Amino acid sequence: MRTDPDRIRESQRRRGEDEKIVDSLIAADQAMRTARQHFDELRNQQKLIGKDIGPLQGQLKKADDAAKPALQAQLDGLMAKAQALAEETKAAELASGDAAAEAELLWLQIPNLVNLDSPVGGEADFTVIEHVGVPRDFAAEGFVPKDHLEIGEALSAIDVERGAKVSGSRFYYLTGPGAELEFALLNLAMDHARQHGLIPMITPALVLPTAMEGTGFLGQAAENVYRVESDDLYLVGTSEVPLAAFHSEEIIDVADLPKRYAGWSSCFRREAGSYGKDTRGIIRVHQFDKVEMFVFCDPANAEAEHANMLAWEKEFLDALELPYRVIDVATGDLGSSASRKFDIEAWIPTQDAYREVTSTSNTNEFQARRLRIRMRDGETTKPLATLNGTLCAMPRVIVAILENHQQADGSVMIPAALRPYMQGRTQLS
RNA sequence: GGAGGCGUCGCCUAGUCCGGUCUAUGGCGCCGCACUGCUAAUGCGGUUUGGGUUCAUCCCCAUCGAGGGUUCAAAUCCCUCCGCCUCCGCCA
Repeated sequence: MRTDPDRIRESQRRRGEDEKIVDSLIAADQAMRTARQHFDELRNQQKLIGKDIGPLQGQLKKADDAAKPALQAQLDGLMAKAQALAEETKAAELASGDAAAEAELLWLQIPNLVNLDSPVGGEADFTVIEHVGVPRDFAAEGFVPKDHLEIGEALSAIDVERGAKVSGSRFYYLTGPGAELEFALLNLAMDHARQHGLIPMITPALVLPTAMEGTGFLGQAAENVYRVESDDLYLVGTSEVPLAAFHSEEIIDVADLPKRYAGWSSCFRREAGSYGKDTRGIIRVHQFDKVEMFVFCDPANAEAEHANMLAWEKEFLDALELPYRVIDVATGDLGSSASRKFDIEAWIPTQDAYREVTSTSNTNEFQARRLRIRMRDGETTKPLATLNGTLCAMPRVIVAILENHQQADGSVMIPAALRPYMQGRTQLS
């Protein structure tokens, strides 16, 4: 901000967001520094006077009667000066605090700087990086594919009606084979994570406001966050939040980086503003479970770590034998914390479309600054970089498996990689 | 939920009763230097974090769990909150 404000303006422009806020921020920062200096100066004076008062009182106590009036007068003078200064200092302290709060408020409103390689534009302006696998030709196989809900209900794997009865729309039960599928996916995902050196974690699903704010979810995404008002806690929409906040307020030696985790938690999303979208089945739901990868690293290595996570996501989907494409998400669709984001979209036959199943973001120092996570590099400390990536979001992966691996007789082939986690079974029927 | 104890700059710790010489004591660890065949030991110096200022050094401000208050002045007094420990109760 101080050395290269145009870089922020450029980022705002690419995101399609307000540029003028940068000028407001610079002004607020300058005002904060001026107020701070004023306060510092007054406080210094105050301390210098205070330092004389103590000893003088001591002298006064020990002095003989002849000397007392002079000392008393001197003391009164100092006290009067100190009293006047105290008032001025208190006012300056308040002004300094207000100015800092104002600058902070603006600072929190500015999303992360976009990576200049991200395609510019809105939700539809992503670029496709690659296609992997080939969607099945059901016509050639001689049958019309059923959608995941029809298959899931026939297999007694998914129950959305009772989900709605008990909890409302966008809730569901995974029953029998559906639940087994989730447990198998969880174990497969965690084995993958462990093989790549990620530390398995089970995280809290309720977090304090600081964790939510620090990860950038109370900005434009705030309407999708559940809040437990009576305790001032938030339900996380992803374990990215508790994983990021895990090291908040900490200073990590650069030699101990990178730190890589795989967190398992339930995720809660209000899905406000998506009424009428994906209302059938379990593509878009209020509660689901997810294995999320999270990395803390030196900013110099952030892009390499990002590539790692994308590779691990692909590897997982490859193991599930799902066709997918990888996209480079456009600037307008990054969310406030990401500077670059790659989504993987799996082929969903009955929608004749690719749908998001994973998302990996490089958030650089954005979350680390807000959560005060630093690294010690020799003499200096500075913010580190954080990155996150989905390893396995249960409902959507289950949808992809049911639809892509369905057979004409209504059964579903279990991908070979998953069989060891399902007692060796080869199909659900 | 009840009662009691506690929270000090990496770790341990002094200071809190009774406000000012606290510029927060000492030990351990760590870093640098000196001495030294090497290591060890010893000696000397340094070692919280954030901010302001500066080419840089210096210097200044804040920071003793957090936030308020009293005061010329708060680690120290008052209030609220948070966390940890012990015991009791309840509980998957």
